[in-house]
Amino acid sequence: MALNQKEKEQYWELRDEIRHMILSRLNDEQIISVTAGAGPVLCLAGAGSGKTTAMVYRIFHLLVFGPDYDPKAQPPDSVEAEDLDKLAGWLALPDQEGLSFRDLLTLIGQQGIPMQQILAITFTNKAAQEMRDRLEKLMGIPIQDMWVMTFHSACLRILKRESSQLLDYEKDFSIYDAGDQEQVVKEILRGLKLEDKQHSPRAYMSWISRQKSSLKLPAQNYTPTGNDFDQVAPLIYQRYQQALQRSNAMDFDDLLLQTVRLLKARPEVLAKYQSRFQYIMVDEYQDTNHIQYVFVNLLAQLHRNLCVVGDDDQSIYGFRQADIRNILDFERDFPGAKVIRLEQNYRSTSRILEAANQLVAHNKERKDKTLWTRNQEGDKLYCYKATDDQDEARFVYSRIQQTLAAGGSYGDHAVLLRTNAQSRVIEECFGVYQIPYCLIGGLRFYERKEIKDILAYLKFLSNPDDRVALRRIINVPKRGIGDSTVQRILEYSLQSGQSVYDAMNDREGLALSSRAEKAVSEFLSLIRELNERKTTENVTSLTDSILRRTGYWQELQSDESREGMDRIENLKEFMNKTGDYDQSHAEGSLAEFLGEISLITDMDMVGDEARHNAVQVMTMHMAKGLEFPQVFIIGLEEGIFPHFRSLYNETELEEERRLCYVAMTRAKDKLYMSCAARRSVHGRYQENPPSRFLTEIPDYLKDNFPPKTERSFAAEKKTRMAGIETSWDHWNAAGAAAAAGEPSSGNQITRTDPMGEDKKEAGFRVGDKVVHASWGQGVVVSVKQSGQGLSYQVAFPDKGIRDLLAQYAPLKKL
DNA sequence: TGGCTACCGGTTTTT
DNA sequence: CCGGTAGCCA
Repeated sequence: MALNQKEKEQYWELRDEIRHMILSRLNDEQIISVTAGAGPVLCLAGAGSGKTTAMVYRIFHLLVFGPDYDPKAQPPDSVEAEDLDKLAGWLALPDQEGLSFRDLLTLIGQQGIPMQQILAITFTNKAAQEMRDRLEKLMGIPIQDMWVMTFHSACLRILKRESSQLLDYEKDFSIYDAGDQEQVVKEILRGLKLEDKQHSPRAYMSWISRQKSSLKLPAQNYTPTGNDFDQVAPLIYQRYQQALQRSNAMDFDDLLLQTVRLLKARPEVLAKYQSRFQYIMVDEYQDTNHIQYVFVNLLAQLHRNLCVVGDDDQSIYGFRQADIRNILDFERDFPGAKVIRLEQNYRSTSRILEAANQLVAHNKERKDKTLWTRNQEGDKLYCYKATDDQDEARFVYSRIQQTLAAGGSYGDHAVLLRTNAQSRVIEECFGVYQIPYCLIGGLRFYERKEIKDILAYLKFLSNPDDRVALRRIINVPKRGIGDSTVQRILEYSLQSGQSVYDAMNDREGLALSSRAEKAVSEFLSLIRELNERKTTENVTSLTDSILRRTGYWQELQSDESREGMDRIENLKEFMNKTGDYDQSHAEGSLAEFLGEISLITDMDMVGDEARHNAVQVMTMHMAKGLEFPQVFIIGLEEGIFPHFRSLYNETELEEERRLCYVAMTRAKDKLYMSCAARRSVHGRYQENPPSRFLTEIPDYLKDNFPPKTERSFAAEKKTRMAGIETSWDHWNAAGAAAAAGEPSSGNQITRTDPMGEDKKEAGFRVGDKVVHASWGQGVVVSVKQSGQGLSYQVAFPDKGIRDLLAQYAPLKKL
């Protein structure tokens, strides 16, 4: 029954009120960007100005009300009189109590943009995840149909969907990470007899990366005239790209480069994505490099509904060829763009904000901008000058303990580092004191040896051209195929133009010694068997077959060392992941699984809950876009931060300063900044003066940390020591009290952890201290139901958070 | 071919 | 401090 006129008017009023109520959560500038509708939009958003909020609401508004809200638009036909009560109910209780987003969509969403026509791009997986979380929370429904992802994931998805049309590549291509790339470059250097200090593989890798990110393809038939880096580099690039193509492999830069090439070469493919993505949003636009710029511009050309968000003060990826002109020239590239400035900061206390503003004002290359806040003044910055890096770590620990005692939770804290290597001391310290922490970034999940091994098997089964994978597995576990034999196979495959797999099959051509030939043919029959299994088995059982049939499993099981046990655990963890994959992808394929996993880091797999129950440790680069009540920035010393590579280069120094600005503006309530007089770097002690960034912040905004803390810390430490079995001898030297002290006051983690109260799943609960057969003591930080049954996320000293399955994991309560 | 020792050198930041 | 590897011997 359609609505009568009176009901219609009621409906219009209700709809308008709902929209109004949603928008009332935003400030005027945010509302302008949220409702800007069609056409190009440039949003210059300062730190903490609610730009993610603006983007999330912009998407939400597009989905529900469409780009061009018409208060008198006809209600959808399906709306009936009693639905008016539902809408009124939603107004009274907007937090999805009475009405889901889906209901809202059917009731008023007729003019909305369909989810699949939206593309939102971020820089890191973490930022993409954050945006997804917020969208899902706001809407109350999963958003699988929307592309919210990094540049690299978006490109990978396009390449996989268009795999029949690729230029220079076949469909099941591999993805090479930095390690794989290095292998390739090394092999090329070996071939050119250029293996010495003058020619570091990494330097060539970054040169090649620079070429690719400015869309430059390798020269054909290039001949160097000398041995200088500049002369050789183009040749290396040419051979490198050939090698990758022969292996049917792409590196990370290729994901973008090959996508752009594809879009340019195949107008019908470009047209498809151009028309699909009606609305495109790009976060952190100041950090796009040339090729990312081209990618976005290609896609946005048709509808021109491109909304970019960024802040020139937060440009920190210059080293990756981020080009700040992309954002500065946006208005030129998209004439008629609406320009919106978000300058009110909602995140930080006014002192934190002022300190950050004062710091970044030392940069010359910037647009002047006035970021302001109505937030409270808050505390001054806590500055601590530690005697050494361990003392600095203990400072962090003792401050965390203090907030915990005051009712805070671990997840409120973030420790921000300049380099990943700085995490070691923090991890050791947190391990000793049983602080659950979450190391974000660091190793990519599959960078552990045993994971790389099993992945290399999978890659080779998926892509018989993959030379790097073959090299890795051909003699692992040992099966008597030595280096010279491997060399022969690789060379012969080049000579004869066959895939490495076919080359191995070509006995006559290879002409190996009889012993080597026997070993190779045994390996081949193994591969053949696994290849057959590939067609019938899912990823998990294929992985299991590989581990059993190669003897890898057996070899590890006979290894009694701690390392061996770790590896077994890691492999089990890996099989959890494959299990999850198999369960959620009924039609999944090995190649798809490999693609998915290669862009994922460790932390993308840790549950939300786990993250919130642990101190977050990460580099400042990873922290961009995130916020925390309490932030520690450590290592503020000349040579560490600013990093020594940038000390004598004004441009790079300014980038370091922006990085510091980014780090400081992550803090909501409290900001701690510390330096150490002495720090161990590569096993040697280094003494660096405090960072200029500390002195650039005026004194009236800083408090030097009271020296009495050291003493109170000693007392505190005394009460905590007992009951902790982890080795902490090396901490003792610098520390105060001896181990003899009364037992710690019970289970302080359960006591202070608010989550511990209501989590009562079978076995363990959040906050329980547990012992793992091979990893020792840890703390349960979350419990969840996974594809494989109940699983625990447990924080271990030195290991960070691991996913463990309740039914298999050798866990005991402490 | 494989295992061992003794050196050397590297060391930003991300996908 | 760590990992990679050159060089040696079984």
